[in-house]
Amino acid sequence: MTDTKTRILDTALNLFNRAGERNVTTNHIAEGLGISPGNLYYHYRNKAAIVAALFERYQEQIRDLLTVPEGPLTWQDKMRYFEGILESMWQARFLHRDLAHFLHQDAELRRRYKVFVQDSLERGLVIYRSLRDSGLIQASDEELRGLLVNTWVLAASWPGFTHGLNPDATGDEALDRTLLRQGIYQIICLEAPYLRGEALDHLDAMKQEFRTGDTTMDLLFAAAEAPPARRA
Amino acid sequence: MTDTKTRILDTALNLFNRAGERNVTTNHIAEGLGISPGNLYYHYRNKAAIVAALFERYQEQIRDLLTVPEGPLTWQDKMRYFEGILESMWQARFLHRDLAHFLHQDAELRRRYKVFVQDSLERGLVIYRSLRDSGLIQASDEELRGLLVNTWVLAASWPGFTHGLNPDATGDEALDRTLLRQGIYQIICLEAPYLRGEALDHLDAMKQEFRTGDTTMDLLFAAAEAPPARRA
DNA sequence: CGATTTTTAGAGTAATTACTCTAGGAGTCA
DNA sequence: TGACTCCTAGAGTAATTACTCTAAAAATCG
Repeated sequence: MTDTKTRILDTALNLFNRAGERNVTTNHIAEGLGISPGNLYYHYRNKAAIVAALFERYQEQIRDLLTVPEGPLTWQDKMRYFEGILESMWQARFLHRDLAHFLHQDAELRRRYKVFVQDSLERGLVIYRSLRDSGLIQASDEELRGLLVNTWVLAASWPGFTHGLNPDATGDEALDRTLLRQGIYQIICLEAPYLRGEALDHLDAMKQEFRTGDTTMDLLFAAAEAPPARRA
Repeated sequence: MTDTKTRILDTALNLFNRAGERNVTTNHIAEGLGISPGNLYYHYRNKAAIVAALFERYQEQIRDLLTVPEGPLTWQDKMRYFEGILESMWQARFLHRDLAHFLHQDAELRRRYKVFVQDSLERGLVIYRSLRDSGLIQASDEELRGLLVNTWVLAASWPGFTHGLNPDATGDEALDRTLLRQGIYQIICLEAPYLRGEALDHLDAMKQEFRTGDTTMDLLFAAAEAPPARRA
């Protein structure tokens, strides 16, 4: 069995994602993994420390994922990396959900987060530039920056957005994956106009791979008109 | 003097935006406009009712702004409308900040919000289609939908994103406007690849109008390299 | 085994906060 | 003026909840 310290984090993460940090008491967490509240406070000085630890964990994951190996990269490869990133963001969705509050409360967290975002955007820029060097993307530096910021905001907000629209099915693993994939699709839409060469050849295939039409888009675009939908 | 009921809403909105709903007690609100807590509860049954009223107000604003007059529309006109929308979203930024929590707590709110988003996206689609009919945009219906969802998520998340990075200057009106304008710029970036004809002619001018380079982008892209920056 | 350190339990506390309740002022209309 | 309704005050309460404290079990080590 893993040590209590990480088990606390795992349980807390689960509960936080499910119900929102605000609605999860330290007693809930303790109860959730069958230990006493006192025990919990032995391992973490307070609730904020738990959040901070989860935050740290999350940042490390993203940092690793944005460290792409040397050498030329296909656009599809890059999208797989992005899938991992969105996956991480999804796993830590409670963080982005209540991010404003955490940042508001803790100046140190704020400082670290700012550095984190800056660092992530820089790493992203490196990746995009390498794609451009390979002729897979055509865009000015300025366009790349705009694109990058939009990608980041979208990726970070997507979990909260979809979960807000569909919070009934909490814990539905299958639906979760669908919404996640639709997030990738939205990012593909962001990049699509800038793709060139081989990347363009694979665009349709990638779109197809990640579009989850019926489930998500119909959730957004009501009954009015679905893409190539049967209409009774 | 306006009536107490709306004064409560105004004060609450201000405090919520400043400190986050979670950190603002009903006593704070009452104190904020110099009335007693009891009085506040005479006008609103509970705190959630205040939030709900603000929510309603916000939705009405957006709905109105997305009701664009008949007849052909220039792209610049449309962007002015978007400016209004982002402005409204900015004014109600606490809502998007804590949206997940509100939706989690209140099933009725959830239902209404879903309808609201769907309705907004449909109205947006109408606008984009009319731009396409005027030859100002070139995109398939599918592309328009992707674009629209991205625009929505970006617009809704932008206030929270920027405020998270820069919460020190709460209430700095000038900075607020700058960040808001940068949000418009990001939306322009989203649409840019699809613009045609006259819209394309005005793209650079519009970009220039809304880009706030030094203030925001440098906040994101650290010192590494700024667009046309002096480098010591 | 004995000693020491790490980990656990769980009852208890202090502080916060959403909300209630009663009583009284202020406007309005006869 | 009197009656009636609308609005306001502000002290008080009940419940929640993050966190503390003491003491004992469990592991570690000589």
